[in-house]
Amino acid sequence: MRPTVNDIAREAGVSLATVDRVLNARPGVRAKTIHAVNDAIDRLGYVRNVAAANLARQRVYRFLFLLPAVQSQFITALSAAIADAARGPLAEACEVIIAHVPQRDPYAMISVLDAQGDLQVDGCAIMAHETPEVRDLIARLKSNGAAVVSLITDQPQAARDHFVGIDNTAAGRTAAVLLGRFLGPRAGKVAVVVSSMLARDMVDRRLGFDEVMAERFPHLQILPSLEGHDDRDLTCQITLACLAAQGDVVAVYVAGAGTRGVTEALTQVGMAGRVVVIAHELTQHTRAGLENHLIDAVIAQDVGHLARSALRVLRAKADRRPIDEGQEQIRITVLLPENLPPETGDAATGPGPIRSVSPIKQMIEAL
Amino acid sequence: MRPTVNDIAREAGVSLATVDRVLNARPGVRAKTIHAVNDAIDRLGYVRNVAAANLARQRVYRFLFLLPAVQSQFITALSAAIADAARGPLAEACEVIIAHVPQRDPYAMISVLDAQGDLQVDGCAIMAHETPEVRDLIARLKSNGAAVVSLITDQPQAARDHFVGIDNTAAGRTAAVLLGRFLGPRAGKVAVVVSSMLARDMVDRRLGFDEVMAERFPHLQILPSLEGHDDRDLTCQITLACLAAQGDVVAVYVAGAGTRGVTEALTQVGMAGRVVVIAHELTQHTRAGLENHLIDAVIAQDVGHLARSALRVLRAKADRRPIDEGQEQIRITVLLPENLPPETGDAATGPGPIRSVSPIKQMIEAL
DNA sequence: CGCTGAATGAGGTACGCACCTCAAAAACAC
DNA sequence: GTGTTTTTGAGGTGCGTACCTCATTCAGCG
Repeated sequence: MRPTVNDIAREAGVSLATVDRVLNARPGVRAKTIHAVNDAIDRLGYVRNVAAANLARQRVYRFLFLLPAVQSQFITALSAAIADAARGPLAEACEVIIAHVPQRDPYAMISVLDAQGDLQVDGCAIMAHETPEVRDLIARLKSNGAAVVSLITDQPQAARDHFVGIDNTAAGRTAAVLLGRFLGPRAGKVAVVVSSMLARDMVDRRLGFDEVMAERFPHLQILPSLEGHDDRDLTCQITLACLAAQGDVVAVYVAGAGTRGVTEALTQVGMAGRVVVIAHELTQHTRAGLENHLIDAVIAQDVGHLARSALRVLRAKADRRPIDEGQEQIRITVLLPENLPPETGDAATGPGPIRSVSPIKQMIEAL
Repeated sequence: MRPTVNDIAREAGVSLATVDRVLNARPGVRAKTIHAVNDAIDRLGYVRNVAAANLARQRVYRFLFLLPAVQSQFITALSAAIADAARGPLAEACEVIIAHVPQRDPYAMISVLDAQGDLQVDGCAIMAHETPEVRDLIARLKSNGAAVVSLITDQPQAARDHFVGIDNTAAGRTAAVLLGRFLGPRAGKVAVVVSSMLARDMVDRRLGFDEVMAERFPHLQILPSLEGHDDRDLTCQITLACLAAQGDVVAVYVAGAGTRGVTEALTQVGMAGRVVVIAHELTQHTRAGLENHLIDAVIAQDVGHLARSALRVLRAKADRRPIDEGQEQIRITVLLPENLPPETGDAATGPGPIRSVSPIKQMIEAL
């Protein structure tokens, strides 16, 4: 049987109240006594029964998810995955709020937080560009005692507690190998399309991509990044412009959203299927692209994993518990036409209209 | 706030004791009353607080993991991952027993189960070849009320509740695409090395592999499977024999354990690095193989995910709760020299000596 | 030495549920 | 109707922890 607080009290020769004070870091205990209690804890190998603790504590954690208000199947799927996870056992005693905030407006995010009033949040997951405003926001959250994780795209300069997302450098490297090896001996130019170079994940993917291309495929010339800003039409236009300006594009790496814009452009100039295309994220569109051989490979991250990981990490940080690094390592999946999982129907279906005006809040009651 | 048993009692117009009888399927309640209580449950959307229930019940789940007693880094890593998960929060109130049983001895497994005496297990995860003995064992476990999941390699003919593992057909297909595309236009023969065709995962991988090879790479001739039986020397020998007999082997797909035997054979005949090699599972050896470019790609499954998934599923089945299909979908990772994760040091290190004599039992006390 | 504030002990209540007992009520059989 | 069985109610206890109050003890101080 696992030792209980009572065992600790007996072992340490103190009362239950003192053990409780030590365990919950309450004041009014001499350093010497704290030490004695901790010794007893170590000796008996006591671990707090989290279930009983939460039962007694009746605590509800308030977690806020800040996502960009972007018209994208991926964000829609992510949003759904978070809502899903918020209904699962991981969100026991958690209230999860999902807010979509406009990307360009640096103050939208702040107003969302203000709208939460003094109902402090216990944790916040932020997916946003790396800007000074976001950095300040994170600092403010931290100083209010909230746990903060960056989601999908990191905020390495900010004081976030953790990054929930894939290793984007590795993803870029993977894209490079696949692209290079799929091309074989064929030489030419490679276009790279990103969302925005303000996004850390884009920067990292590009870095990883360039590294491997330089090392292993020097016969390919990598063009400067095209920034599509998550806009389909804009992405299509700049891709067309690039294809027109550059003579000999043999491959495209779509590191960010806007795959539709790219395939549209390729189709328009009759190059679809004739150049190697590597894209990111499994959506209705990339799935179709793989099936029609417009896209050669997709590097995907599982939104379900991301959502659950964010929740687990926020929860652990809020409890000041360590996290299981192994479990929180989000893996990437290489999808090819030949290994596409069957369509599940629930995730990323529909064109993904975001039901938000400006900052809206969706309350998802934890069941 | 979530409704409690008291709310149900009030809503249904019965006493707490009656609600309790209904909830825990105790006898002595009229069908009509049961119906009334269930109605109230539905109306209020009551869900049992499992944590509180287990706390009150003082229940400990006994889960048994049956793994093959095979000298393999993968099995060692898997074993460690299970032990690890058994120490984590997922194994709250769980006692996990890991037993390594000899693969060829059909009765070893039964004797392990008998050794558990009448200390019934609540669930069992089995990794074993698909034999009549295993099928019978699963049936026996099921009839004793235990939840049963097949691990890594499925038992589709048996009455297992769930399969915890990757989609091996998709894995085989992925291997085929990578192998085919990495070879480019080069024609020749492709050797396939498996552990044993008694293992369902091997059969599935082979099927998926053959499908894609036939569809997309008809210029490559696929040789019959070589069965290495998880033995390094044997695998080396049969690979050498195959290379000698066949003139023009341009690639090898190592679908099962024994990658070391294969690379040894290739090195001996001076073909290492000159043929495309696709292998499975990230171990010390395959990692080195990737780094030295003896292996072109590794298709890996995360043992941590497998262990946690098995635990979650066993737990859910024991509680007769539904499982989150999305979460239990084990993904495969495509590893290339360029995207190898940094060595963690804890998993799959050392040559992996199994400390078991014949069926041994490792008790891992759930903390 | 006594005083004071800090440290500690004793004990209680609550969380949501399982499981128990005993008595009361209802349903049923004859 | 009586007797018998079945169903139900009321109430309690405990699981391991959090958090509260109030009394008591202790250490440090002048």
